[in-house]
Amino acid sequence: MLRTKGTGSQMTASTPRRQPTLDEVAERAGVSRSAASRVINKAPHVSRATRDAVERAIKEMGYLPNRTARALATRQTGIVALAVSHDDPQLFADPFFAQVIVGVSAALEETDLHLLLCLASSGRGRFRLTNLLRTRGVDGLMLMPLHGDDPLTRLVAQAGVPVVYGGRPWHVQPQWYVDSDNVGGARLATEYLAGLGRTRIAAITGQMSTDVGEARYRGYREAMIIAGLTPHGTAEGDFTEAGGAAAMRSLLASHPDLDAVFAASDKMAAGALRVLTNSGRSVPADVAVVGFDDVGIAEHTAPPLTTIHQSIQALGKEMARMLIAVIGGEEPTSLILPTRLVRRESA
Amino acid sequence: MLRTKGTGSQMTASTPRRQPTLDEVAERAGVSRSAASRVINKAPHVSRATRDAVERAIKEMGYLPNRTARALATRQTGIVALAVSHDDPQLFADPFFAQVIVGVSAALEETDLHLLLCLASSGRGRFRLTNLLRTRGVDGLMLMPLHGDDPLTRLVAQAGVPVVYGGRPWHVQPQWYVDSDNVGGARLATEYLAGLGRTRIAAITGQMSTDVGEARYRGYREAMIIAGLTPHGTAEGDFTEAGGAAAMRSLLASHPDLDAVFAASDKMAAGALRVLTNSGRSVPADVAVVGFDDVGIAEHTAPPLTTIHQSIQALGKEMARMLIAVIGGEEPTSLILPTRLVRRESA
DNA sequence: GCTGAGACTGGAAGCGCTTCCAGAATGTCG
DNA sequence: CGACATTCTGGAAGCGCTTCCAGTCTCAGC
Repeated sequence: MLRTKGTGSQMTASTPRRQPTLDEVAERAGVSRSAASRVINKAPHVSRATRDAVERAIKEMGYLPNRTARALATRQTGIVALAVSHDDPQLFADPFFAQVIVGVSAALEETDLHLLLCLASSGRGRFRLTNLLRTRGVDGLMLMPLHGDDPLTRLVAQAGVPVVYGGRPWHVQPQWYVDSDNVGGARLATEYLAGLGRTRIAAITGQMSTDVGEARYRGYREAMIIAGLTPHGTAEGDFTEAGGAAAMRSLLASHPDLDAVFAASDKMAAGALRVLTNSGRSVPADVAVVGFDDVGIAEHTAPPLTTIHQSIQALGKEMARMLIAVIGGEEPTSLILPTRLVRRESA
Repeated sequence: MLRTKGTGSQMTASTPRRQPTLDEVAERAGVSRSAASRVINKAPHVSRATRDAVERAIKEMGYLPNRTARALATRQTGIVALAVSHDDPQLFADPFFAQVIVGVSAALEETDLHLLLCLASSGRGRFRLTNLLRTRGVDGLMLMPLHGDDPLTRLVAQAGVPVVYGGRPWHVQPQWYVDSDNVGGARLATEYLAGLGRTRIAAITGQMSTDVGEARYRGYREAMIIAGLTPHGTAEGDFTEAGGAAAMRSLLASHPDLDAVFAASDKMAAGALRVLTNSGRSVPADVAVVGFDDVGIAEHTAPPLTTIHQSIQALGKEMARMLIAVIGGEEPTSLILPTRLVRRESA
């Protein structure tokens, strides 16, 4: 590892002039500290003269209120956390999270809340998070539970700060959440396959011990029933490409005559696509495939994947908005965001 | 948009019992607040008896020190910020950032610092960031300057908190930075192409108004000179796939006989690959291509891309470590992280 | 001119913690 | 056993802000 000596030429921090305090501002303006505080907080009962004097002093001194002191007095930190929980920190690299963050940031940008990011993968990470909550380090939490029964959901329940869920933990109905319409999306996908005239439609599900795995499978079943079809093979994957491939292989073994596959995620669909192609089947001629998510790879598979689109960015944005509302003392209702079918070439 | 009423059944926050304060702990332990504080901070001059009493009280009451109060007293927030600056917030979705974040998080996990994420794209975002710094909202900043002359570098210089750069801003040598060895990597790539016996090696550069664009081009030139070759066409791209394609087209027009291309990013290489294939040339038989970055797409191009690997995660980790050191009063030296060639099929 | 309702103001008491300091307690040694 | 160095201790003064409250001031209305 090369080491180069920083020169600090032009970029050394300039004189670390202590920031002026409210007292100093008040003194300069010739008023009391309380008066100055009122001006800053745009509180009522401030005379024109006082306001002007304080505002001039503020401008002249370049005053900015100290965040921490304000936080202590108001018991509001002005910070909300987004926690992502998964055993494999590497999984955070999924573009999914970037989208969530972009959405959350967009919503926060309009407020003066800042975003703290917690990758609570390890036990240590979870510990840090719960500590953060109990020590009143943040005003609220957005949580993305990825496991079926994430231990975090329990830890967080008694944290004393509002928690908004992105997606739902398994078999639990949080007070506040925003989720994609997984059931509806899966139904859409299946209906579409049925509408294409396919009758032997198999499903590759996600883990059935997660809410999204279960919900997407439910949507598939419901649509099959409505279409008057019977499920033609089901294999459980794990939302990964490898898992999708394995599921597809077992499906081909048990139902070699299938003519369509609904995969509960694009990654699994991508794996399935590979296996189908390798087995000599052509997609979509022999077998039509529809995925779910439309984030990242769907456009880049061969052939490009017809899939169910969900706006992850919108999900992030709504989570943040909901949290802001809760913090503000409102009682927002939870949200289910719509999904839509995106036609490409695999079906 | 469907709306469902949250039931809050099992997940309502339990009694929001006020957290005990240090005073209460001290009282319960029968000692003064100062004594209790000393125990908590593992300060010297605490008798065994006092320590035991306080620790028991802490355990019994489930005491955890209030972060904000502590921050006010110590003037340390325990929070560091990672700021990403780019006009297009969408660009944050690049897996690059996820890697940085994973690296940073890994380093922070061992401390009790938390990570604040700032997407300072808009003017508003920049304003929020500078405000955060001046209001003493964070103890330090990690900055990824993406433009050539990002306005942020200036704003941040007088912020009064330590700043560590990831990559270097253009034509400025920050006091603390960690960067990939862009020159060395580009040299590696070019040497490799020359070693393959290619002699008519063109370059697709990034914006020459960025440090990385310039550095990678410099590496290419240096290697060419050392190999006794003369640059065989240079076109400036913008690090995007489309830009790479355009550059490749202009290169083919001016130097139709080129037999190798060094592209200063994988995305540009991907674009170039497409153009080359469409022009009827085969890669690597007719034209060998080497990219740079090895994050995201390099494995998925056709053919898979030989490229220069840089560990973005390591970069994030080192940035965080460096910032921690600076905050701790040390004077770390800046770092340049090594790169290495990854052979795939395009060269 | 007097009254009472507002509008305004500054003093003071927090928010919950750290840290300095003077003094009390303990121990050591000749 | 006294002198002195150590170790401990609690009181008090912050950190920089908000907010309650009891006053002061202004002014319409009678």
